Amino acid sequence: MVAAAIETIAEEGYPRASFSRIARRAGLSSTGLISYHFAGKADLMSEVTQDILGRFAEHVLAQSDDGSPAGELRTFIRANLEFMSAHRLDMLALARIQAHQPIAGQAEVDGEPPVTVVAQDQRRLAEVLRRGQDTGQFRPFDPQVVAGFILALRNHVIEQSADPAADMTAIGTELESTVSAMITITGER
Amino acid sequence: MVAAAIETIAEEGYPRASFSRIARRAGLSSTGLISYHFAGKADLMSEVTQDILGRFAEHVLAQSDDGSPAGELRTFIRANLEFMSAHRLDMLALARIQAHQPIAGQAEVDGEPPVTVVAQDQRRLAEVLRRGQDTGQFRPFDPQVVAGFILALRNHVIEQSADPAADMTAIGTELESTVSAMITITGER
Amino acid sequence: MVAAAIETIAEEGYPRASFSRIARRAGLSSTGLISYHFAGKADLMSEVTQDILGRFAEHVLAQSDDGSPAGELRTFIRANLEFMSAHRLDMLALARIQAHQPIAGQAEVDGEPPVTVVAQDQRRLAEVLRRGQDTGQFRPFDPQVVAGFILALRNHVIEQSADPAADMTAIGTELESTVSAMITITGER
Amino acid sequence: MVAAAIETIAEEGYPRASFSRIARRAGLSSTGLISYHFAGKADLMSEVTQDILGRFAEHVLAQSDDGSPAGELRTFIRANLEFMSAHRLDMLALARIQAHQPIAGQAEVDGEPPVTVVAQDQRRLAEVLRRGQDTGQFRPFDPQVVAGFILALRNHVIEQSADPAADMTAIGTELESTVSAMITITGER
DNA sequence: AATGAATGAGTGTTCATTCAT
DNA sequence: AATGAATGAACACTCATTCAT
Repeated sequence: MVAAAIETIAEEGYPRASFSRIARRAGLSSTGLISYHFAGKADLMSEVTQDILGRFAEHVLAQSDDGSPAGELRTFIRANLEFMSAHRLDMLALARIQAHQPIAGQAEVDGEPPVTVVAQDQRRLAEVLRRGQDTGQFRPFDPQVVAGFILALRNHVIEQSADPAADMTAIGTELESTVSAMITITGER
Repeated sequence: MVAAAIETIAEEGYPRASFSRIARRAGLSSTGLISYHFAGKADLMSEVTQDILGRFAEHVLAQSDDGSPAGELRTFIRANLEFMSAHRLDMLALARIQAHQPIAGQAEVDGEPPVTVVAQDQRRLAEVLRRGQDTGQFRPFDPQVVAGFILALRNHVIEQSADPAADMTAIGTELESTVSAMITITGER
Repeated sequence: MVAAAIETIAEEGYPRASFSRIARRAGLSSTGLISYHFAGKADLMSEVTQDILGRFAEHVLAQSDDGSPAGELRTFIRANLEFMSAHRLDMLALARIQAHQPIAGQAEVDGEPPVTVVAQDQRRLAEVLRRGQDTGQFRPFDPQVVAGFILALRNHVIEQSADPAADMTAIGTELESTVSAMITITGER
Repeated sequence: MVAAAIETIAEEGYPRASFSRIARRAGLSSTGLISYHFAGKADLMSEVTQDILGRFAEHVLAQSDDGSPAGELRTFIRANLEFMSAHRLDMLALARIQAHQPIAGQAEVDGEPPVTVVAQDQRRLAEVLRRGQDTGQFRPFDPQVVAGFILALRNHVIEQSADPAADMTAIGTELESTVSAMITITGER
């Protein structure tokens, strides 16, 4: 059911991912079961997010890295790219769910805000960047802001992967070198 | 009416920008009038896009630039940032309309695809980048891909501007230096 | 304006003959004028009916006939067929308006019922048929009922004329001989 | 639901047979369920047509007929009349659906045209007529055209049955003798 | 676990009509 | 006479959700 939701979002787009379309793809003949298992659409999306994120975390944890900020960053990017190529639909669905999350603080009165993966990622990434600045490897910049930039680029690359014609290895390589150029100290400037 | 649409998209998000919500914001008592003036939702969005783009183009044309690729790029970024701070809602609406444009080749049977501003922007930007590489100012990279990256960053910054708490001048400054670092030749690496 | 209504009904069908479509065809840029000149849609249709009927009556009156019931009937059929071929759109529009008239006694509380041309025609035709029976030329039948039949056939022929591929002269000839066979005394039976 | 549609069409007319009115008559509180069960309005109408036609076919098959063209024709007319008196609303609805089917080639882009029962009926009837001519029982005429005439008369009779004041047995009898007179060889002329 | 009927709110769109200009 | 903005009701249709089975 979660899998069907992922497929639907990735292949038909978030706005078209209605319960009926998801049910049809899941081989169900009624949307009733989805409503029975999940508290609502937001809950289903949250579950989908958790599911993808869980598998993503596993993959990232399996990566070795030399512990240096530059290494960690490279590992992060590479893990993203690898997972992306292995689980294109998952990443695409994830990115789209995030992109369509209702604007913060709006229509959210009823309790906990939706899972914002980006915020977590961004905090962790910013921490790595800050360490890289402390060791003098990285040029001076606002770690929070640049972390946001890097994630924006990653999401852009994910979105590109929706187009089957896109040369993902080329784009991936470019992402690596671009991020590297973005943060390392340049000769001139 | 176009103005009401912009406000609605910027403040409530694209998916919530239904004709009824736009009509309410425009002081109309019925959605009928919107359908009367515009051929459909796509047409309204196209009109909104043209409206914002027209004013944006005016602003950009008023910018001076020294003709060098680096100068043109800086001008492009600055014009974006300036217009963004002066017309936050417009830029936000514009970015969201583009982001929610249906995926190419999907449900597009009816003929001409929707106005994709991004594609145009990207082509022009790529051209500037290529010229910068020819003159040896920019490091080697795929101009098309990196142009996409730069626009993704710009859109990310626009999206940030939806949050009233965001320090836009800081983010803007960071955008300029980051883009500069992304493309210029670095000493090491 | 009446002319535009006729064209619209004949070429696009009654259900599509909205004020806006009629206005467009009339070269008007607003439906307002139609509502200004006519008390409502029913009134416009009534006016259209009267217009066509007036011209139709003129044409029929110009026909000579020998005064015998059979002659009058033949004249009626011929006049219909001639007018039909000369004013295809008019006849088509007329038939369609009649066909789409709301069912008698329904939603008509507000006063006079719509002009039912058929009822008038039928009464006059029945009278001719009765006279033919009195003179022994026609076989015995219920004049009212058979008058209805003849008009139904005429309307069917009109409706056929909407199809440009239909061979109207053949159908017209067939109509004449069929009606003749319907009412005259047969040898056997 | 199909039954409610039939009632609505028969009692209020085709143009007034909107989903809401049908739903109201079916005891539903929303039109949603109709859209849930049928792919669209055309589908509902097609379903209604099939439903009535199925029951009609049953009735006709139960009729005995001597195999001669004249016998087949008489059987066809009688079966129509009988079924009509037993299922007045059904026949009325059926006739109206057919009458309001959009004109061929108009707004039909989407592929298969709507179920045109009339066309089938007409072809079968024309075949019977042609056989009658071959055996010398029927007078010479264009079978296709006259088949159209006979169906027009039948539909006219059906339409008459909408008026509760109409004397259907009288009209039915008249229909039989009229059709008989229409096609059989007359002494004079 | 799974179905399918049912609901009510909401979507964009069309329509006849009104009215100030 | 003619326009164009504005209205409110109606239209077919989609959606998430509920509920009895």
